Amino acid sequence: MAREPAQDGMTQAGVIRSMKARIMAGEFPAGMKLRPDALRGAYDVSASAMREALLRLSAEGLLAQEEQRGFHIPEADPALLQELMDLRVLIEGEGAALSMRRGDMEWEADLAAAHHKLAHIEGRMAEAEDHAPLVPIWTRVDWEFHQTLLSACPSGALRDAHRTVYERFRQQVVAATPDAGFRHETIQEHEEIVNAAVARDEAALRLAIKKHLWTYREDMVGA
Amino acid sequence: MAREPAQDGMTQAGVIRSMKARIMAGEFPAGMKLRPDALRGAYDVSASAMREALLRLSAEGLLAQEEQRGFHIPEADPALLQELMDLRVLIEGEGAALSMRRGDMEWEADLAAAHHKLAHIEGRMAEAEDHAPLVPIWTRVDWEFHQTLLSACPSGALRDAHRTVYERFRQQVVAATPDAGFRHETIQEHEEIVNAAVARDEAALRLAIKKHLWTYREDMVGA
DNA sequence: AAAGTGGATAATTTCGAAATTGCTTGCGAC
DNA sequence: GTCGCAAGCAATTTCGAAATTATCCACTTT
Repeated sequence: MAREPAQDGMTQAGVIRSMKARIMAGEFPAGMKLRPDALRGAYDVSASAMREALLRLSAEGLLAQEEQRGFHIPEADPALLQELMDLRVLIEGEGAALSMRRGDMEWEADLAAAHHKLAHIEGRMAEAEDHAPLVPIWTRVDWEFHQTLLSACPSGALRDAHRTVYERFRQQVVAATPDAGFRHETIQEHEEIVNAAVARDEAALRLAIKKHLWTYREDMVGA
Repeated sequence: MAREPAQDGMTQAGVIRSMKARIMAGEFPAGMKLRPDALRGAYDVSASAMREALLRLSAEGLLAQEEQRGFHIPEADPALLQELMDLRVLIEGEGAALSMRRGDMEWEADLAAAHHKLAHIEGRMAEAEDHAPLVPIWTRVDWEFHQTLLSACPSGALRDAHRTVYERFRQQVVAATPDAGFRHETIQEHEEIVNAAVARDEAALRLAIKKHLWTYREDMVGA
């Protein structure tokens, strides 16, 4: 007992999770340099441990690391956003289809529950004037919804790939748009995804996912 | 000039590349624990730098890291292999199709060149009694071929995802089978991929890729 | 005799500091 | 007045050691 585990008691995995959530919520502006020595105070860990956490985040593509130039929040890149969008359509469409085939009634119930939470938050956002305080919550709940959509997919590798792409996609959306990309149409799009899923209509499900994600096309990319 | 850069002159990225190649070539048996202190001698770097390299490799899925129990070569897992195979069919099929659409004559030439090298190595392997000494070379050339197949794909995100899946897939194949999964049928399968690509037949290309990768189905998975 | 416990050893992780590298500011030359 | 260069400074990376944790072996107990 020579060392107090600090009052917050954050483990290394906890630091990574927290940082990931903060990045995806858009707490740090695009291009900002993240110095381990400056952030170590927030979690009461050493600069080395903080560096290790940032290193793992950069390996997942959530941070950019330039040799001898530290870590940066990735800049908003419309071309990259569209690439991630297309990739997410490919992977999430396939994963959702596989999940729907294998999903039982409990999966439907989980999906309904996740959608209920999501619809609740989105309803509050639609009414609120300032979306900013709700963005971190919405970001997390939106992820939970899409994760639940693939939760019955038997391939863990596919779910991992989906998580990676989703996180990078979210970071890009947050960097490019205010309100983390929330739109009023989002509410109905999520509903269409749920409806197609419970109806066991694979074509409709893939189309609903495509429509949901493709909305970012007109908004960001001019060409 | 207070410090000699060591006779081998390995940078950190070089250490990662080298380790990646050694893992994918099957130099380390499955389940082997890789200790930074033991491997640091091969590259003349500190244990911390070696640990950082292993950390990045584990973030890509090429190594398994258990909390407080160090790094391990992932065990051969037939279910994981099949998952990675399906995922690779999905991503490589899409990437190759996109690459074929955008690919010009130079892309065809690059593909022909990569296939020429690959066919040469595979011809030598088909004749040789002991495949072991050729495995590291074949592993690299096979990667170059499949990378070239997607080289005209405009999406860097898709190419990155493909690289990640390919590397994990290769590691699993190497762990599960002797000769890193080389079979005599491989030669013809690679040829069919090239033929479909130069013929600009997208359906045939996707089918050829599927057939090429699905061969691992009967071999590894009994169920 | 077998199982559980205690201590000793080895290994992984974490820490603080040194060293290399990139950036900035001031000075000199054209 | 502007461009080029050099020195100082800040920041990132790397290093060796300390500390926490897991593993192994001997010993006691039932």
